[in-house]
Amino acid sequence: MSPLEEERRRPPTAQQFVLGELRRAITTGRLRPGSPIRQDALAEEFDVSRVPLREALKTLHGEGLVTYQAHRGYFVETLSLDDLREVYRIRELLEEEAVRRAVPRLTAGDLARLERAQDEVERAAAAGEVQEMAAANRVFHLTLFECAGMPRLVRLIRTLWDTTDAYRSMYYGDGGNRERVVSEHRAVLGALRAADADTAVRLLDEHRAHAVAALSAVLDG
Amino acid sequence: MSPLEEERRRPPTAQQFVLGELRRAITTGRLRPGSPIRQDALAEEFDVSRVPLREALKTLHGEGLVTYQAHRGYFVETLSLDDLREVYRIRELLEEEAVRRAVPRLTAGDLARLERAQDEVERAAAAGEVQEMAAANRVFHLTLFECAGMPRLVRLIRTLWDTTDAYRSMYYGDGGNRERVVSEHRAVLGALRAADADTAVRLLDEHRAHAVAALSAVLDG
DNA sequence: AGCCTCCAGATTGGATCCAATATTGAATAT
DNA sequence: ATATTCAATATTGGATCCAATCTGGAGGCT
Repeated sequence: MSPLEEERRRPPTAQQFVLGELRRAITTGRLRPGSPIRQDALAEEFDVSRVPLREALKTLHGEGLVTYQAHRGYFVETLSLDDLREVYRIRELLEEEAVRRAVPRLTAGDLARLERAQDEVERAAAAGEVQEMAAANRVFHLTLFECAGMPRLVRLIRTLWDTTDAYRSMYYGDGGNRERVVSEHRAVLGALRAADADTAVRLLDEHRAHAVAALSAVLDG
Repeated sequence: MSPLEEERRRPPTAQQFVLGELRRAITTGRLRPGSPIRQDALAEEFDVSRVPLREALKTLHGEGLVTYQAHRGYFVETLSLDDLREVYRIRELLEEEAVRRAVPRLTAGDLARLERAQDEVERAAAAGEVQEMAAANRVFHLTLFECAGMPRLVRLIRTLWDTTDAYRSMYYGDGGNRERVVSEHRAVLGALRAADADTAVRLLDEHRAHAVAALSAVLDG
């Protein structure tokens, strides 16, 4: 990527830029779990001052990626296998609620948007574009959740997705997983068209369960 | 140091002081929904600089009490009656999970801690100490949730409690409500001692429903 | 040795100042 | 009159400096 493109893609504020960098550093394990976050060192590394760094850390604290103790600072929070399972269990609870509320409210326009999102998922899956597929998958699910008309619920779910973003990219790196996701989404769409909330919830539970199982296998090794 | 002791301690940083003030200002409606938050004016009013104010705003953004647009600033998010109901519905989902996981794991020590917390609730209720009762009530519930062994779930629940803190204080302002809370807590304790998760969940659902109903009546007027 | 006190260095918290961006309103052209 | 441009102002974003607090170790005491 050229420096010009890099420059264009850079977020409009330093804190948002640092936020993305920190997420990557934490989820890839470059910042080790439990270790303290030295603001001076990181600020210098990212070539910003400590002010935007601290605001980014405050956001990460809200997401649970770091812990905070007054006058002692921020510490990288472990995202262990147990944590991953816990996040998915919480998602199961919240997303079931969202889907059950959304299904009876789905309009033709909503379904059309979901199908467009699914088209993009399938295109990216076929092309093997991991990042694009992760983004399209996110659009698909969140589009559905938005239809529940519960903005705070959706906010929480979105935050939970954010905390496990890097793991999902790992999942999509495998071609078999990509195919599975495509077919699972198609089944979900069928249930949604039929306004069958029970089936949609069950399919989405299985959808998540597969992801957890696959990621568990990877993280164990 | 236990997290619950941390819960009661007043953190000695300006940002957390401002955080509490902002929460009150927003939930009491002094800062009107949708209106922009002028950092200079508020910082001067609270007698701090804009730095801790901005970090507090970042926390509130994570909780959904304010929205944020880069280079345009923060705006007060409405916490309407619908929002309040939504928060309580989400709490219902998450707290049921926490209780069901916690009940079979409760030790004699856990029950003793719950009883101590309840003693403090009753003392504060009898003395009419609203703030103290809100704090003790919080300790009671979070002590129970902590026993679930799901730290991320507890974090989410804690955040949901934070967003409606000011409303709970209103609730405890009424003597009848205080008495009701005391007796409801006693019933919950009985179910917990009997390791009866179904009953505990049902009682806590009713506990929340009463609070929502009472607050709805207040907020309508 | 074990424990406390206290000092120096390290680190975070906060205040002030400057830069970057958005908004407003007046002047201009159509 | 309406739309547009552009300068003036208001507001947010960020850098630097100073203050408050924590940490770790040297020294003294029982």
